[in-house]
Amino acid sequence: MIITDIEQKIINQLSLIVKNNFETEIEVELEKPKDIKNGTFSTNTAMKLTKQLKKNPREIATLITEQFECDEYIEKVEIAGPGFINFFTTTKYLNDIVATIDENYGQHPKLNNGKYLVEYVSANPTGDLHLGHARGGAYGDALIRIMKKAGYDVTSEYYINDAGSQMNNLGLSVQYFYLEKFTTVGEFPEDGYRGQDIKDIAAQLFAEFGETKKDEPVEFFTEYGYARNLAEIKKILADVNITFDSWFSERELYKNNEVADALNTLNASGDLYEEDGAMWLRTSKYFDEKDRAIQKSDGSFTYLAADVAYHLNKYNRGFDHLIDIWGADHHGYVARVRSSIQSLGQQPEAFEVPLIQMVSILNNNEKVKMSKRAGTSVTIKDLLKEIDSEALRYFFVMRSPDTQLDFDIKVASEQSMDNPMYYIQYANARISSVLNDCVKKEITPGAQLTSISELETEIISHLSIYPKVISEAANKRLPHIMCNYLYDLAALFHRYYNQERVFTEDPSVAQNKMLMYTAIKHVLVSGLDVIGIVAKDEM
RNA sequence: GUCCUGGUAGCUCAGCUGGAUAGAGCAAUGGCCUUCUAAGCCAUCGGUCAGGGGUUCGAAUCCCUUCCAGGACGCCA
Repeated sequence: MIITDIEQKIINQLSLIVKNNFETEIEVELEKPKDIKNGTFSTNTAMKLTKQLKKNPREIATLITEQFECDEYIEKVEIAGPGFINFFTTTKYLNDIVATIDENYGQHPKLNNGKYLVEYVSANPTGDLHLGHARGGAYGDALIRIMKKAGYDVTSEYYINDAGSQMNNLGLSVQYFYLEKFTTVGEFPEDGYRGQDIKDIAAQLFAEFGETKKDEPVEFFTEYGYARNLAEIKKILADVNITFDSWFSERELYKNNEVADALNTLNASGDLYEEDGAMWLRTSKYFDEKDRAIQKSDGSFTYLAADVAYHLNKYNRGFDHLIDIWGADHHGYVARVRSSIQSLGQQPEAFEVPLIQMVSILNNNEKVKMSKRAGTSVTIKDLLKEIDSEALRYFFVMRSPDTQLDFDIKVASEQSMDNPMYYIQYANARISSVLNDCVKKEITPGAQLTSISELETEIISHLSIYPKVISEAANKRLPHIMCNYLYDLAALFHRYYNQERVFTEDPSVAQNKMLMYTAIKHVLVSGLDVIGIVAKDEM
């Protein structure tokens, strides 16, 4: 029997009791108490009825419990505290859960709720990825994995902004540093990039071609820098185990005339108008505070125009739900894009934008100003010299995206061993070690648990909510919930490991423990995988 | 000025679609390795959940308000 069925059965029975006795219907909520002493399940139904019935909650609870019929899964029912009704489960229930857990445990069936496209990172190819991108990347990749586990149909995409004026600035910057190597150069370009990554490109160019490219137009340097940056971005993302199903180039939109087509679509909706020689989109009609320019008076398109075309392209590719993961500094942009989606005739609710709050960098307790132009950004590449990529990943996923967090490079590298990821990995390594010993000692797992301690009850109860945690993290778009869950599971295991030995004089103990350890391991491996981390059998 | 996100232990943060005694890590203190990995376990210390008001059986959680911090408000991308 599936866990949720058991819960549904309890809910149904309670609803019926309430209906029969009090001639009213309320939504019965069944939750898992924080403290296992309060049972496996608990309901606040009696308390919710107090006002309506004008009766003491414990009195109502008594009436309900008297009529509640236990079955093979529910052993006893108790009233506690202000009027909670607590349900205690049988050993059969616990055994059934353990038996359910295999390597596919937690994988939900297909939801059939449409196709999702998650777009994230999408950093301009004008330099290396920095710390902010690491957070967005870790969040996005974990979210996609969790959503897939929860049964969503998800595709990931990286949008390459390779068509705007920033590309020209990149070319000018590379050209400047290249020429600087062997000749005198004028002023540094106004909006140029001064980062080490750009200087490296120029150096590489010089090493490859010497002075022979000195008369090349800016475009040559733009393309050279673009190719190198994109390759570097892909490489760094691969280093932190982030891959994309597709890479979408902004240039393609222009090449295929999609920007002009998108404007026509907008025009058909009647939300476009001309003023001061420019073309405007009536975004204020929907979610925005004022209208936005979409085509400049010189005839060129604004960034919004390309973005409208891009989102229209996503819909045309058959995606029903668009999730754009942006940095919090782009929040002002959400309203206009959502408005444009409404103008395009799409559902604005199907456009979600999780905002990732900013990461401030501290070095030894001092704030470091990050600027891509000034070249003072902390790149992921730099960071990986100090911190293991999986620890870095975990560090970012474990925090709610709503928290603006401080990242102290010094503290992070000094204390990287304190990263909770190692704590979880360690639990898995201990399990692997014990299971190996079982094989060596030729112990085979029992058919079922012959005795169950209180701690084991608590662990099994925790294991039982894993599928729900997946759904919750996916539906709320909050992968850090999974980190908290795994940490708690690892903590339970470490306590268990210290408290109850596997190899004792009684061979049945090891047989029981093998069942428990295997079940815990399945969830640890699956849970780590879901946040993009490979579980290791040794540390 | 308008909008977004925060404010919980000395520090970094969970908990927030209202529930039982507000949790963890780090830091501090004291225990636990002749036996399955001490990257671990156990215990102690540490709180006006920013302030005030409201809603109700019940508020860290919801509403109003004040204060503090960060961010956004271009015919840039």
